[in-house]
Amino acid sequence: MATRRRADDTRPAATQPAARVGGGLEALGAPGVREAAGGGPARLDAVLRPVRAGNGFEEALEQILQLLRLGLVPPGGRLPAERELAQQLRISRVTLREVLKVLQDQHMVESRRGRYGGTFVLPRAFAPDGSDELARRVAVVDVEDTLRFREVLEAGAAGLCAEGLTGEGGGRLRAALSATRGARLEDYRRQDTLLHLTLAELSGSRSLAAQYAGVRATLNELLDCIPLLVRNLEHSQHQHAAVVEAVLDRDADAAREMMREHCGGTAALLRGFLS
Amino acid sequence: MATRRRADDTRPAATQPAARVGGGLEALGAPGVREAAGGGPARLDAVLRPVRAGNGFEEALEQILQLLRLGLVPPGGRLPAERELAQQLRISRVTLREVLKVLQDQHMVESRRGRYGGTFVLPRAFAPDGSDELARRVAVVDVEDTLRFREVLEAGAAGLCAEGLTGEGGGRLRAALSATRGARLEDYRRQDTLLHLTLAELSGSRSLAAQYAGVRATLNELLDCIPLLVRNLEHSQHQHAAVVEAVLDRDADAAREMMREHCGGTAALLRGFLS
DNA sequence: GGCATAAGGTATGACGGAGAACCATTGCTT
DNA sequence: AAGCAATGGTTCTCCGTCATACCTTATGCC
Repeated sequence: MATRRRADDTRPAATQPAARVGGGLEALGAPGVREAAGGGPARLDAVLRPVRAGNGFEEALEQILQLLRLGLVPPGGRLPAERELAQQLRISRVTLREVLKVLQDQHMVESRRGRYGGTFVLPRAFAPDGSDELARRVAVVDVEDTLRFREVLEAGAAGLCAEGLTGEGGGRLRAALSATRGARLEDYRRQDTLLHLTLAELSGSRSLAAQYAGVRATLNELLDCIPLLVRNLEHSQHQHAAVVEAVLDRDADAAREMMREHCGGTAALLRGFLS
Repeated sequence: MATRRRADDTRPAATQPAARVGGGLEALGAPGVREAAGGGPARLDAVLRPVRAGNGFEEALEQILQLLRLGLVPPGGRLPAERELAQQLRISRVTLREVLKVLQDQHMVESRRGRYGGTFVLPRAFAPDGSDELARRVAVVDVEDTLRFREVLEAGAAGLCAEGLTGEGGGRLRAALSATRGARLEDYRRQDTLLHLTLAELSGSRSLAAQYAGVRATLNELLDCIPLLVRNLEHSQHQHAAVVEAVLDRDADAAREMMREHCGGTAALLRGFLS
């Protein structure tokens, strides 16, 4: 009785260790199962991803980190009030405060009480430049996935943007472009990000904009580990101008093409630092 | 004391009704806040989406519905065992069973006990054809977003696919294409979906594949409400062949272009039924 | 026929997180 | 100087969910 390992519940992973990610569902072909029509080669993995990436705390942390990494709230800027932020993220204020506590401990934000108080972003003590840090992050992030997905989203956004540009959109785009020109070196990444986010937003697809925000945050995390060369920056600026020009000209094909080239540059740079 | 409405907690929405979606964050410009650098026009909405779309139950339900809508588990097919499925979705078996209970009540799946038992997909009692149903779904789904995002993902996938195609990939693609040719009318949508999913998967970006799966599930939900015309189907088939051919030829530009055209067709069809 | 096995069905205790109410602090307005 | 309002800080309770264990049913194999 004691030695017998019962076919216990809720942990088949113990008996079939690596069956989850790579293998999946061979049992679908078990005898007695009528396989109607075709039996597709497509895997279920794409859909059967975890409903929640972690606990609510971790997901919220990740999302607020995105906010900071994208520079949507600049150093010195204020995050939304706790009550509002909690509501937007659909988490309780208690949980949110645990997240903010972590960020405070990391000296990334600072809280001030009283009216017109709030949670303020501190001038980045984060972003520790260094290639060992890059290696650490590459271990977590699927770089190829990030780069490819980014290119698809950016090119698509540029194309859509060119097709359905409004007058107001054109104005915002021009403003964002000129902001990158006037940016000091330490603020360049932020302005660059904002320009691209503007493009994504003007694509007219909320899903696209949201996905781009996510992938760009990941990208920034990687880019923060490599030096910002003035040479690259100038090249980048020319490409930005060309993309915006194509969009304003309603030339979708050119916009997509230019954007792909632009993304290819960043991708090559990053891949260079990885090899 | 009794009449005084205290500035209560956790529901600022009551005092500022519509401030969440449209407005957001004007308070960022409040006095006393030093706005470093630029003050971007970009909104925080893209990042500050809910950490969880609903409770775990709802999200899991949505995900399993995706599985069915994509036809990844065909009618008559078996879902993964409860223990396994729960683990993949990272929810408890109890919660998962609540989800399955709902699907059983809707006569979408059926559970059988005993060895080689499981949860089986019933031949669609769902997909209630009819334009009033379409109207109901359009009220929930942002159709423009879906169509645009889809086009971007599909075109991007086709391009990436053409650039980095392996021999095995080519084989899978050819197989998926020929499966659409041999499909009976009631199975066509499923084979069509599988072909596109294969392309997305072969793009080499897991994120892209996952996002496509989601958007395609939404799209299928809409398409199930409109009739499947043989005329459109034949046209579709020619385009499929052209896309696959371009991919096999490693002609990324042509693949993207053809795919955009293909998506444009579906989009026009759907928009037609909506106007 | 009997047993092992794999699947669904059921019950329970513990815990994380949501929601609500309250307190404490600050600065603007009067 | 007083009051108000908006913010962060704290505490409480309750519900959903998880983990675990066990029961029941059906099938294949010996």
